[in-house]
Amino acid sequence: MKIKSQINTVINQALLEMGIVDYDAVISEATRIEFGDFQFNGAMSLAKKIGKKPQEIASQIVELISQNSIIAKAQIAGPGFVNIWLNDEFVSNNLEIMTKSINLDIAISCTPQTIVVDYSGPNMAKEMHVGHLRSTIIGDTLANLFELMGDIVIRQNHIGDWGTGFGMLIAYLEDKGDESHDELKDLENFYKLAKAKFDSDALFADKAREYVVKIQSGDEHCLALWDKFIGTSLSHCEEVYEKLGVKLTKEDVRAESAYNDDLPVVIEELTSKNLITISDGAKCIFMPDVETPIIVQKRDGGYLYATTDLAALRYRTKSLDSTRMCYVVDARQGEHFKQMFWASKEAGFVQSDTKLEHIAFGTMMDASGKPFKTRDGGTVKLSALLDEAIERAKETIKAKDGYDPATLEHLARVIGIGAVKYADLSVSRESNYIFSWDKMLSFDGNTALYIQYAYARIQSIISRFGDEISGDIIIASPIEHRLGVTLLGFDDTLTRANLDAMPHYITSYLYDLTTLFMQFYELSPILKDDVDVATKMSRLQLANLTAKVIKQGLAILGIEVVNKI
RNA sequence: GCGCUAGUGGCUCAAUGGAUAGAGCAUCAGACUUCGGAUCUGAGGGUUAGAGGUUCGAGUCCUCUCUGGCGUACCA
Repeated sequence: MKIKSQINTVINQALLEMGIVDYDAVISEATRIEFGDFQFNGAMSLAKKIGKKPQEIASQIVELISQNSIIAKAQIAGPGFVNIWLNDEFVSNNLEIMTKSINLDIAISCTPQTIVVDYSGPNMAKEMHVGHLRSTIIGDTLANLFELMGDIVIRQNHIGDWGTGFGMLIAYLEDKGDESHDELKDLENFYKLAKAKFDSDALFADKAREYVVKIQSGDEHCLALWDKFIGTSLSHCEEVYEKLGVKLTKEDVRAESAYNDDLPVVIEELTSKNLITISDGAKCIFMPDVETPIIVQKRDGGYLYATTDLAALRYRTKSLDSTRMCYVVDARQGEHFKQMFWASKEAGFVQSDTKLEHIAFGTMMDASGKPFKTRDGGTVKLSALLDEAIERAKETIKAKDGYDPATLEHLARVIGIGAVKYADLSVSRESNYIFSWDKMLSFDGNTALYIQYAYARIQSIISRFGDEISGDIIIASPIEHRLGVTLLGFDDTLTRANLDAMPHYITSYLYDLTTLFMQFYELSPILKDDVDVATKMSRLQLANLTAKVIKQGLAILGIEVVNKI
């Protein structure tokens, strides 16, 4: 349920009665609790438009909306703010609807779009490293979110499986024959060995160069080697996805090489649209006011990643029928996407009203504020990072002991992976963020563990109660009112997160919700003997609904919950 | 050089052009015969890098300055 739009409707109705048309009211959450649940700030801007004093407009609005049954109280404040308190009964009724709904009363889009989410995109020549973390989990979150809200989501893993490096790798693969099986287990090392041979052995280097050409011209032997290599590398990625709990599968892979046949067509179409300029022998697209062009074909006739990206934009429109495309890629490629999106529209590869979004994100830093590296300056393997997270989570919870090994393992995985993901998703994606084990695995503050713990506490209460939860929700105190209104705001939060593609709106919400629940829990005993049945049931309902929202909210982020920590 | 981006308490981060800029960590002070205290309550701590401007109203928009990060044509 979109609670804000319900209130907006009430305000708009009032404005209409005042003779104000073509103005769309937008309320916001009250900035302070003493200002109520929501506030409408539009009276000030309306003042100029219709030539009345803001206070006068505000007081008229207050008078009109006060009569509405969903409003408990409306007040004018300051220069013309309208502060709004919701009726407790309205809140409880809607909470009950939410409780009974199969999907927490989240409004499903009645005009679903087909959204492509392009994320993860590892290079097959190397093992996934920490640099792939953000794209993978932000992208997966957005895909989950869009899906939940009723859109048709097509996940696209645009893996790098084409390029000069592969000649060297498959030549080395062939060289090693049967031994290669073991060496491929450590892809990073395999690359290093191949590179070492390439640098030291001239004959091998020639063969590597020859093999690049051979794969590209469709040589069967080389393609078979290449296939084997890509298959192995991809299965490494799948292990990481599995460990990380993201939903990417083989089905979502559409590799760079899949566009090979389209590349000449792309050049042809660009040419026919007069978008190509030859510069220094290369085919370029110059965007107005941008100094450096996109190069789509090299002097030697070779294509580049920009060509493939354009082919992908074209494919996603023509074959996938997508009208919104989200590219979850490092912020440093901002300029590239700006040009790419412009060119694809100019060329007619995508429709003019297609939403093309570069979901940019910043870099992961270590405690000293430098890009995250190993002690000797190398890249940190993603798989190793996740293993460490699980290990550290185990240490954190071991103190309380009493777990059998299997439970401990499962818990550590849920908590460790959850901590890594939450830490990443809870900061505004566009800024760089400092990676800190201690902070992310803390029970205190805005962490996954704090929220997971609250969830476990609720489950503990529910199981202790041990009976069917039924009866009405009765809002009986200010804290219950705030908790209720916050629960009702779930859908609005998701809508906003969807619109701006901002996962941290969801984490902020969940943290606020959890904090409110903890306060409620302190103030409102549930299972104590002196609590009457109706109150007990109402509070159990609130607790249960809070748990459901937490579980669903975390699920969007790809984070699991457990019943006991 | 040009372009992009950021600068918010000691630290890590929020803030949809709206009221007295909010959280957490850390610090200090409280609350336990615990419905799971791995919790909760409270306090101190800010000229939002600086200077102008737009606006009824600016951390947010515009201009300039300072400082940092990044990108700058045949790699992806």
